[in-house]
Amino acid sequence: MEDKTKILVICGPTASGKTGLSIEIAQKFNGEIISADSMQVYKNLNIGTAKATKAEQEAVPHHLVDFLQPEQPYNVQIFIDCAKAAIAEITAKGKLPILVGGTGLYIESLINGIIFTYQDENKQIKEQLNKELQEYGNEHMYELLCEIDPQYAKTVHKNNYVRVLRAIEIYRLTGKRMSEQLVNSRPQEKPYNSLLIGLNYTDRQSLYGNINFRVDYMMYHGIIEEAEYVYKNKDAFITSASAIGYKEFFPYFKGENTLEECAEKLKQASRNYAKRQLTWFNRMSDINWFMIEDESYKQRACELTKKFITGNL
RNA sequence: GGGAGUGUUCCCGAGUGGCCAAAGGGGGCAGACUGUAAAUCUGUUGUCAGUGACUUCGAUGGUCCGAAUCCAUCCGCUCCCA
Repeated sequence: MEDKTKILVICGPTASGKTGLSIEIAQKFNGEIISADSMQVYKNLNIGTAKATKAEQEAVPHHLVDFLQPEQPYNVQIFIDCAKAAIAEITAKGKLPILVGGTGLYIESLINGIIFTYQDENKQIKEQLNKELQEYGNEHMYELLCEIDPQYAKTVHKNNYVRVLRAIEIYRLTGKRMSEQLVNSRPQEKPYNSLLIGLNYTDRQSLYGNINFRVDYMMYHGIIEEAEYVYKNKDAFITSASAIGYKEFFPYFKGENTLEECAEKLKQASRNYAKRQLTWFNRMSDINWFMIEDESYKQRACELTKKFITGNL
């Protein structure tokens, strides 16, 4: 009865073991990996983004990893276009597409088939909006939004200027209200038959401990060099300069903080990020969670995957 | 040994007699999220019953109707002179 394309999704907070599990499953079930990650797409940013290693990437084909220059922009729409193409390509080969990542917006948008408003970048409008924000403040911009789209305004906090500005931007650019867009963007049916596997720790402190450990590891494996590279190009690296892992070292390069202080900042930022990721994934009701403290999780995840592939789910 | 400080809730830090369970920040916890999302933002954070009570501002004792705030002693830390 299900003739939709099957995709396996592996999600979870940073440092929860997504990469390891995805490679194991890919090898076992003849799969290829598609990264749902907004930062691993960039070349030369390897350590800080916790990309799969060269060896891992050679063991299993990876898509949407390491294919953009750091100065190139990336966003949900690009991700969806590329991911769709990759899924089709992998499926055509008779292989299993495995979407792996921690960017909640990307994953949810793809599996729900969200249709974003197509529009060309319009720098002038963005700049104009930023100027207005600087000049008149959050409050004023929010009032503008209230005028053009009171319904959407109710769901956004006035301080969340990124969301407020975006909604105004869409309106100025296309004449469409965000509230309409929200309704129209969601198709009746999901485009794929997806199985969602979520990775997490029973004990939050273990997750945080693992994050700290991983940052320490990165410190000895080149994150500082990468950070310096990003620092020197920060004005050109629009998306990538906002990655956690690099901007935390900027104070060090400016001579304002020690390396140790920056590393602590990075750990903290990563922990906070992991929590935000979990908030996102916890809202998605159809995730099959696996707690990684239980050693058998890989085996159980494989069993579930097998059922999914063979249609016994 | 003499002198000057200082000790606040998980942390930093404001508070110098009542409006103080105590500003602000951090952290924790929870949440939001439709094209920069590793971004951006929100709520909450002594305890217990929930418009009230109780315990808390190094310790002990005191002054006062009333103290984190004043006094005494003690303990800890910092700095200066020796």
